[in-house]
Amino acid sequence: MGIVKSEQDQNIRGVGLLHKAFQILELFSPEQSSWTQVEIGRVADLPRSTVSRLVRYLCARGYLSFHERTARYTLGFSAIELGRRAQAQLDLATLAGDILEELAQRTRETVMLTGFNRATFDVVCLAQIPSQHGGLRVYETIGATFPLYAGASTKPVLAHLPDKIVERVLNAPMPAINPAREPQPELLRADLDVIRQRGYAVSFEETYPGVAGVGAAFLGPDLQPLGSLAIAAPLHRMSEDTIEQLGVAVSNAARVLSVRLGGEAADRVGGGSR
Amino acid sequence: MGIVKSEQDQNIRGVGLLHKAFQILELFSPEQSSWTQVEIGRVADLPRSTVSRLVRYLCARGYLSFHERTARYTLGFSAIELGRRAQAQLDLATLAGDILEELAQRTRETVMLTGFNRATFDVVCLAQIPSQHGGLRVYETIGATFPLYAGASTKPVLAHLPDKIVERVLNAPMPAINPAREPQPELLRADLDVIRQRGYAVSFEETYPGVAGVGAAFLGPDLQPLGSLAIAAPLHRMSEDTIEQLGVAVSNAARVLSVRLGGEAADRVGGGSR
DNA sequence: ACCACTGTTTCACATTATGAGAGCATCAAA
DNA sequence: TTTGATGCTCTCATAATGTGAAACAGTGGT
Repeated sequence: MGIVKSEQDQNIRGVGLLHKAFQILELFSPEQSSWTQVEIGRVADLPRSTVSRLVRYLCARGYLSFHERTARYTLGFSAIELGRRAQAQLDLATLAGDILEELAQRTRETVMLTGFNRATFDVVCLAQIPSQHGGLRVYETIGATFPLYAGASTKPVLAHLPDKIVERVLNAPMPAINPAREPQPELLRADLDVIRQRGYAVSFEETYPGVAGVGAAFLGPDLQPLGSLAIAAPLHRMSEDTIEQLGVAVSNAARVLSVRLGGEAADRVGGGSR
Repeated sequence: MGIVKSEQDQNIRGVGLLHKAFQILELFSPEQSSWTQVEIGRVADLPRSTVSRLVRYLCARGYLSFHERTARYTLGFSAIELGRRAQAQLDLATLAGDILEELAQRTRETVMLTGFNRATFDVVCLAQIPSQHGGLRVYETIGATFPLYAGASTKPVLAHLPDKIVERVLNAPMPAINPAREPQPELLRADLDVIRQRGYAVSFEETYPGVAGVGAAFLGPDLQPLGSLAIAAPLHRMSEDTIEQLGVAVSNAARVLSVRLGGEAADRVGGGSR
């Protein structure tokens, strides 16, 4: 569900079938989580017999699952298993573990680690430590995705991507995540400059009503953004002062992580590296 | 990573390429989480050029990810995303939510919901509520898998599968999960009878050292096992009495869930339905 | 300079996937 | 019962699609 058409839709040849299969798997979204073969065929523009073959195979392997009662398909257990294996072998999560924990302890708010998915052009929640506060606390599921143009965890990533990509994102349609906050391309462009200078991003209710956040990107040795660290909390706990404190904290933490990932080059982070 | 060769390795034709792709994705296990193309080709018995094409495509879509530093591939972010989507659309988890919570509240131990993956022939952890106890508590990740022959969450599922499948599982190699507890086919066979009569399974350290558990299967309208509910706790909190209490609690909960899933037929559960 | 290790590209070939269409269930309404 | 929806599967002539040996191209170690 990338916003920008996955790079240039890579012309790797000799994988037509594969492409169809993943096209099908990626239809199963929160918006529509169950499909019939015919529906799939219609939307993916594939003949029924082809869909039948693919779907049957995916079922046999457990990536899809068929429900007799409703005569519809959903994602299957094997997809969950695959996700778990992917999570488990993330060196990123283990590399960042202590940084995340220290951040959580110091700030007592929900902190999270995200990764930038270059294939889909969105940002994935990889790890999270929920707030220690009673009452309201922000919570996000591992594997949840956010588009690049909204939220404290994604804007810093966007800010460190090359200009032409930024433009592509800004010119693509940007559906609001929190319906009350329509993204504004011009404001966002200005915001990105601020983020690059200050080293962290601030979001007010861009993703969820009543939630504010700060976030900073961490970069690889080539200075490309790999993901972000972010802190989220209910609005009422986010005074201007707190935000600045938290902002400095995340951006420092992100810098530490960059260094840990990248070696030498990464200390050039704060500045407008683009 | 099923134990029994996935049913009869379904002869669905016209999906050769797909098969190769998933064969590759499923190489990435906890045991070996990073691979080179050549290694993949060797193990999966595929020519280098084919592997190259497939791997490149999987990378482009984010299901694999290439690490420059090490020149190796791991599972990518898109796999995590897929898993999350699969989790989110599980009607099972929402259907069982309140049952699980009530069980957790009453027992104050870790309770979990698992699903039986008919494709891989293992049991997947779908949801979990950790114990309220301080000190030692059992924890399991969502998406974790267990083989059918060991553990309180899997044995009850096996117990409700048709005899010929049970035999196939018992005759296949059964690597120990907890190295200290070699599975014994004869003991297990006897255990399955007990489980069918009593309605719940008991496990002592079959999966983790120091952990005991009880579990019961829930069935669909066709009386096929769909998964299980289980309770796990440190050994020292598991006296004989407690085990019986917990066992009755899970098996009741499982029966409620069966009814909720299946309608009328499901009240025939406790007895030896095979 | 060499070897061992990565991954990529090519291109003649036939295996492999294609997809329209017929077929077969099941369900609901007529 | 018939008709007309829905759902999924199968067949088979066709050629497009994927194949894979081999040559090429980087990189790092000795």
